[in-house]
Amino acid sequence: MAFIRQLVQGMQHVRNYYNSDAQMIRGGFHQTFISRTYKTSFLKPRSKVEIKLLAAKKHSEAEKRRRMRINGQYETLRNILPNIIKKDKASVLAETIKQVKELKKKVSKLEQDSSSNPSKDVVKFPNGTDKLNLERCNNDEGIVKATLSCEDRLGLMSSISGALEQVKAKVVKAEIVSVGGRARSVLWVQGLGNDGTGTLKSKLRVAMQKPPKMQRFTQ
Amino acid sequence: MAFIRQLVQGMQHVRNYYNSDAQMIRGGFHQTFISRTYKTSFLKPRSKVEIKLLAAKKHSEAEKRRRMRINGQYETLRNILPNIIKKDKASVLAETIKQVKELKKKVSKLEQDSSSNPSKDVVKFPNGTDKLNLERCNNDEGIVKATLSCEDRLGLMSSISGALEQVKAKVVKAEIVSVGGRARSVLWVQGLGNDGTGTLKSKLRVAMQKPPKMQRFTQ
DNA sequence: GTGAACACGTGAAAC
DNA sequence: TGTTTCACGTGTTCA
Repeated sequence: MAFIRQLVQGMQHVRNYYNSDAQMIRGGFHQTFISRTYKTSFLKPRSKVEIKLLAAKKHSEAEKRRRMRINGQYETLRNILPNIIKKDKASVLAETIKQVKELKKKVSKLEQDSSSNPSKDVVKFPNGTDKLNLERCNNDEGIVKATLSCEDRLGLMSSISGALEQVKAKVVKAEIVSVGGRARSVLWVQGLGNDGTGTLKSKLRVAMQKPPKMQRFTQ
Repeated sequence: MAFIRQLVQGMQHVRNYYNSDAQMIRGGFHQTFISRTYKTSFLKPRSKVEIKLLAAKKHSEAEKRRRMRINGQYETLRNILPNIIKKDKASVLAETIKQVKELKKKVSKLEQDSSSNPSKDVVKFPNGTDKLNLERCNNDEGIVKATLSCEDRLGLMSSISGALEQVKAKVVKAEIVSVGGRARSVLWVQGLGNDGTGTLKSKLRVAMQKPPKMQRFTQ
């Protein structure tokens, strides 16, 4: 009966549990058996039982290595993750999942922030071609972002604010950078009507191209 | 011998392995045994063997639940993480560790970016107290970031640019926001000497507090 | 026929 | 007390 065979192996195995190599295992068997195989091969196991035992030992050792590998990774997870209260495997995994999700959300949020980050816009185009672009902010309804780059000159800002005044728009925020004679501005404009966008755009285009001249400055 | 007892239990257990409740297990025993306990209690197990078997069953089932719980979390990890090639437990854990580290690094990097992000600075303090702060940029050597918030007024920007002119500094970038009569500006200033920072600071303080008056604007 | 990976049941320890 | 968690050795399957 197969089951009995397993039991015998199991008992042998238990008896030799703490032996750590093939010689020790062999030492656990009857002397008569050993002497039968002694002359043909000194250390190599011969009998089917021996082979099975060695295989079992190898198997359990491999399994132990696998367990240790996995447990080591649990340990590093425990060290990496903050706010670990319970440190059993299931909790570690649960906390890991939670943290990964949070981190992912955080990253996507931060990446979106930095992509909609005005400073990046300003830095983005240091080229010499004139540009004018108006777009509705997707974050804030009613706010229009005007991006313009042109030659920097005396009174440019006055011209621009004049254009804004004409359409009764209010600048709630502005970023201006002037590099190498080129100016780039990003204006967040509030209070434009539905048709105000087109009007502002044309007025801004004029302001950008207005020839330089001395002006009375009234902010 | 304790070992034999376990074996018997083990065989019983194996025989009843696929039964799913106490009644089925009881059905696996001799009829004589059942009739002995039949009158006193209909369904509750009586003998020590039965109790042990039930305990073993409960134990193995609990262990199975635990395994399933953990494996479910492995599965969610496999779904959450991108770029999973090998999906065995060790690889999943390894990949998880890697991803967590990467995400952490990414987050700290992005958070640093956004903390040195001028827009955030501008938005950060909408309060009514005057402030003036100069600090060296840790990204760009030689660039000083001047952050100032004060009452908005006619000619404020002229005063500030006048102060900058006096120390022969150049503004490479500026962010200005005016809300509710308060102005907040962040200026990135280049070309300051070692002692220029202090000088600029005092000049800026004067410019901020200068009483409003009409001025000739020369940008 | 090896090695790797997994699920399983079980003894032991923690609480 | 019983419940929970872990390590272990084993059987099995897959490449």
